[in-house]
Amino acid sequence: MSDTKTRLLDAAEALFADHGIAATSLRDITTQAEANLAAVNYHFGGKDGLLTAVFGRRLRPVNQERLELLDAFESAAGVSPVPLDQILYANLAPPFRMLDASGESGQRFMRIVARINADPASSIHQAFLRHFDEIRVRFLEALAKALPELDADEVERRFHYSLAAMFHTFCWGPQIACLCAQPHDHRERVFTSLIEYGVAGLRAPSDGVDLDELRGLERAIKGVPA
Amino acid sequence: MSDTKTRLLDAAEALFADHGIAATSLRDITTQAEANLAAVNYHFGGKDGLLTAVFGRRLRPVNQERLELLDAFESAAGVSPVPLDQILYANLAPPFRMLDASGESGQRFMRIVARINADPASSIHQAFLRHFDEIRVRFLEALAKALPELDADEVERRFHYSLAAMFHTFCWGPQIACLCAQPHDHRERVFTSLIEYGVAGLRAPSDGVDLDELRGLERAIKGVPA
DNA sequence: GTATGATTCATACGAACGTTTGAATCAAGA
DNA sequence: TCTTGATTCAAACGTTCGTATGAATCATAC
Repeated sequence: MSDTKTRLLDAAEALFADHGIAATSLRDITTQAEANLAAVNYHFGGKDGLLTAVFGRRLRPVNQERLELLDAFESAAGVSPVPLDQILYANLAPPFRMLDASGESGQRFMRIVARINADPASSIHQAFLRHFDEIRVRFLEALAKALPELDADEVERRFHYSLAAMFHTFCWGPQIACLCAQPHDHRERVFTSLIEYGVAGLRAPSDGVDLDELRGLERAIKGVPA
Repeated sequence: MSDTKTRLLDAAEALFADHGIAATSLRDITTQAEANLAAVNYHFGGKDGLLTAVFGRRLRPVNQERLELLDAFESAAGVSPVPLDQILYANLAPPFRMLDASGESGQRFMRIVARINADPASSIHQAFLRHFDEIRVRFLEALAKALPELDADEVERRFHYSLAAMFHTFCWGPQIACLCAQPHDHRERVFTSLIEYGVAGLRAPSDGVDLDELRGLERAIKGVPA
């Protein structure tokens, strides 16, 4: 049997992912971990401390690997910009690798991350965001260099879109067949799909859509109903 | 002063959006609405009923408008597929129009939707999803017709990616400058950006990325560190 | 063996929650 | 004016929550 601390982290990870954070009580966690109720306060100082530890445990190595990958691609590219598919790969490969390594628990973890990401009012949201400070800066720099024709705001928007697709996939994957990361070859398909979609979206022509034209079309169609 | 029922809906909408659903108590809501605590149970049967009413009130007209727009574009296109930008426009214009019409409260509402969407364990998640049953089917059909070279799974994946970008934008918009829907001309930019990114992503070549090549590159770089 | 610091335990506390109740109040038709 | 049904109200209920406490237990070094 493993450490009490580890058992608590594992139980919390599973329950937070399956039932949500607010809906999971310390009693649920300690029961599943076969630990005493007070153990959470003893080891982590409280529920927030436990949650912080839950995502810190996995997020730290994943994000470090992201930065190392980006470093490697950048030094390989020299003065030229890193290709978009490599940038996205550096962002996506580490979490996917964690899915391979950690099995179901890794999958659960990604659902927690997606959950916290979508809930900016959560008490530990600030601590969560701090894990991504360096990531955001570094990846935005790389993207801006690879997409010199876009202004900074548009780069950031499109970066957020690609993050959104990733979070959405990890959050919904277990419930939506086409996004599911099981079995393994299907996971490869999803991984590839995310990069393909992201690369194409990132380098979309920035004058490709005329909103007024679409609105005019809408008015024309609706004005003359069949 | 408006109806008690309406005041409760407005207060709940604001508080759910700002502080999260689980973190908002009925006492918070009834205090802000200047109503009695028991009024929630009297009018809505409970907290879940109130939440259901909150998103039903706005989601119904928005989703109906989506379907009407798609209907219009489809009958205008005749037998040919509806262009991708029109499909995305039909999906995005109604919520953006609601932002224009309802001001800040509309913005808040979209944050609730994004919140519920990211929390599949929520008690009212089933009722929430039912609002999108018809939407999902109809838009998937239209997309599959416009993207005949893609298999059904890939179409659905990419549809989800475009939804993810939308939800992410509505959820984070108020906090991230580049995604913010204020002021109005900036909102137009975000709207356009979502369509541009989505169109490009949807029609990405499905063999544009070679995962093994990227992995090989990673190994090569890492194997020979500078 | 015993002293010591770390950990686990049963138990309790106070607060906040959603819900319920039954009386009070209001609005409107007979 | 009286009646009736809808609505509002203050108050309370039982539950569950996160946290705190102090004794019991364990591991380990002397």
